[in-house]
Amino acid sequence: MKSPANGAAAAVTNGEGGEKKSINPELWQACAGPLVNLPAAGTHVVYFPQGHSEQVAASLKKDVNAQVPNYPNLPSKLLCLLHNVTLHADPETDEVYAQMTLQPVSSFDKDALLRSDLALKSNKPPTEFFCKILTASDTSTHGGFSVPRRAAEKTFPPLDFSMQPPAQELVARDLHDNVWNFRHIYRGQPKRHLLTTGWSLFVSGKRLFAGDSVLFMRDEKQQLLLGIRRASRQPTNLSSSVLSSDSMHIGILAAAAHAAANNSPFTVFYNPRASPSEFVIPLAKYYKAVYSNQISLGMRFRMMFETEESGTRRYMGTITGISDLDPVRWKNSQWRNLQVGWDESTAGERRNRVSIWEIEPVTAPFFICPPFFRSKRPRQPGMPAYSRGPCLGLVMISA
Amino acid sequence: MKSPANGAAAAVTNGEGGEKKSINPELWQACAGPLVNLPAAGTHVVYFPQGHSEQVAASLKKDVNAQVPNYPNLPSKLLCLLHNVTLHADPETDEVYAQMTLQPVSSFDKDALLRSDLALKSNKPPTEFFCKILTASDTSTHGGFSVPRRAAEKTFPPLDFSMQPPAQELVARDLHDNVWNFRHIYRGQPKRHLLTTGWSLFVSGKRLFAGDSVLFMRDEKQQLLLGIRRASRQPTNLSSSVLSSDSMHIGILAAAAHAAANNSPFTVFYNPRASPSEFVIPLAKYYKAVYSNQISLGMRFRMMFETEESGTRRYMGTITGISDLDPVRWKNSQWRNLQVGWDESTAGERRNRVSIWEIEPVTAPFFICPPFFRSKRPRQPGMPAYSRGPCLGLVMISA
DNA sequence: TTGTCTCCCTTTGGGAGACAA
DNA sequence: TTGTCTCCCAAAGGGAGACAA
Repeated sequence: MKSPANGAAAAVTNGEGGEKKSINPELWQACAGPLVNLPAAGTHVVYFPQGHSEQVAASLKKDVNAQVPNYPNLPSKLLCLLHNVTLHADPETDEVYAQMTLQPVSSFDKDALLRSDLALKSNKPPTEFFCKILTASDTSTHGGFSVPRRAAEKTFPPLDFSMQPPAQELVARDLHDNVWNFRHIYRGQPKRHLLTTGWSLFVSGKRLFAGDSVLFMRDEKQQLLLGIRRASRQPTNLSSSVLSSDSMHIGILAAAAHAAANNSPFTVFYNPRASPSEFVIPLAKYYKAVYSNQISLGMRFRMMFETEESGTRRYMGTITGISDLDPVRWKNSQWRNLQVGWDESTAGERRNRVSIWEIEPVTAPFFICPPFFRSKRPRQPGMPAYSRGPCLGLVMISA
Repeated sequence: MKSPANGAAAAVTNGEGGEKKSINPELWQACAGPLVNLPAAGTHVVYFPQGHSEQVAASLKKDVNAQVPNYPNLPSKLLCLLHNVTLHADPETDEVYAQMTLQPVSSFDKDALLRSDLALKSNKPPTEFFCKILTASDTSTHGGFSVPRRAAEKTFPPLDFSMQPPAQELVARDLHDNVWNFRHIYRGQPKRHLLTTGWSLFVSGKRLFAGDSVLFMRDEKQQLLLGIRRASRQPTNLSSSVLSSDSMHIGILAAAAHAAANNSPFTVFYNPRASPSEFVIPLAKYYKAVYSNQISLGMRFRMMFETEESGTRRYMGTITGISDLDPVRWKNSQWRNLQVGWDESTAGERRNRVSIWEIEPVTAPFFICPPFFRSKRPRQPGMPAYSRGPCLGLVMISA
């Protein structure tokens, strides 16, 4: 679990929304979940239009139409310089997302790879927080929020237990810097921590239901922050009335193709909780995965998943096939080209296709300093930008 | 004021949203407003990507970025066959919109023009309805809705005045076919029509506020229908977290350009209450305007506007200039290329640019059967599709 | 004719401990 | 340790005529 604090140093939501307030990066990260790992501004990334398109399809609950044209000049991945990352939250739903400005570049050097690698390694440990899935009682109109004991003791300011009953007013800020006041009281038989006055306003204001999660943390000034995470709900059908989904998919491809043709910047939104996979990958992460991992059928691997209450755990799996996810549109793409099976058949909703940078092979444990930093392949003159290098599909030039 | 009943005969919302219910076309029209006039499916239209882009900009409250590339092969207007029109309403906000499937065609014949003209003339008179702007009392938590006397007598089933007080249960359906129940009672001193029980559920369910409008009508089976129209509210900032506005604008242009290049169908959404102007114009309306109206500086004209409470009135104006709205992107476009001044300076929020088909010149009153049906200009061989004809910019071939 | 106010009484729902999982 | 229930009482709000614009 990584903090975006360095990845999005200028984490101010002055993007399209024109918001004024800055988003707290630790709170954003906590809401986004432990698997989300934003690349750092100023580093190189690999952008997968196919994954981007997939996210939009997931957001709209609508598959890509066969009508959407191919962009034959748009490769399945673009090496880009990530100029800018800003953190946002939907003002209506509090859904977190990031806006990234990418500029296609035709090659990278050793220094770019080192910087990307350094950025990955220099991520701060995540800020501590507690996250509770709301119960029916928490969201009912009768009474407040039952605070897990350890959470209250760890995260809330200590109560004055000489009072009878011990109680205090809490002030917490959400992602939009809105202030929420709660009465925190320690009472009942047996004793427990509760949030009473102010809680129901919060629940109705955020339209929370049992199954959604609320999370509290303290920032460096010891101020309380709170965020929400909605239970992944059934087809909300976001079907936009602004643009047809075809036009959206065309827009993604055309914007990327235009940027690639002109080496001009373009903007994407990454929506961690809508999409099955990240589609903007730090260069070092991509490079290591492609270079280090000798993929073969039957290979065993581990992969991280998010648990309830914002934890992580690894599941074991086996590679059962290597093939194009979309052999028509995206031939020879590395986007989720590995077919996999999972050891535990429980909860069979794990994905049956993954990308190589998502997994940790268990057969190759000693790649602490893999040999890829020695690779110096000069850019071949006359080679068109984005043509595939022999192994990587990306052109590295010596510094 | 025209009804979309013939324009959208198959007015079923089975579009992207995947809704099942059919939208009542009369109710949709009443919600859309008296100026909205959908072209009929199966007829020819002129599509203006510039106007489409403008609507998206208005929806997003975001101007087109200079980064958006030009599509040099995309003309400022496309002659299209309108395959399909379906009516929709946003499930969250009840905002009405229409989905149209357009297919670029390279020319039209006399018959197409006649069919378009016939469809314009064969529109049914609009269904009667009443529309009231909600007062503070109507939307307060204390008490119900005060029904204007004439409206209640015209639209609601008659009360049994032998009851004391006279009262009945009303059942009304909204655009989504949801049922709303109201107690309709005639009481108070002096006597008046009121909706009591059920009203506040409707107000909170639709999130209505003073200034929004509610409208009631009866369908051909005498069933009550009700719709809403929201007051044009301040910057709602719909800034999507799915696609950057640049990508959206590129998507519009790329989709239209792709369709034009392949003569393949594409889909647009028309959002009558978001956009300042219609961007899909019935061929006959366009043709008549361009042929009949000799535009000159200083020319006087009238133009229809919508009043409060869903009426119409004409304002007089003068043409003060003829110039490109966007001389860089859309050179020689007819989209809002007329600069105008208005006789009444009151409420100066009238637009200072209009398109020729929006106005009625007052200097040429006798164009009942204009001479354009005699024009038979054979399509010139070797002329690329969409090239501008000498006068019209559209190629007509003899039947 | 109809918008707002105020009064009256029902309904809703915060806030407490009891109790059980 | 914490989720649900029920009880109690305060606050919210629907439904009526009064009154005035």
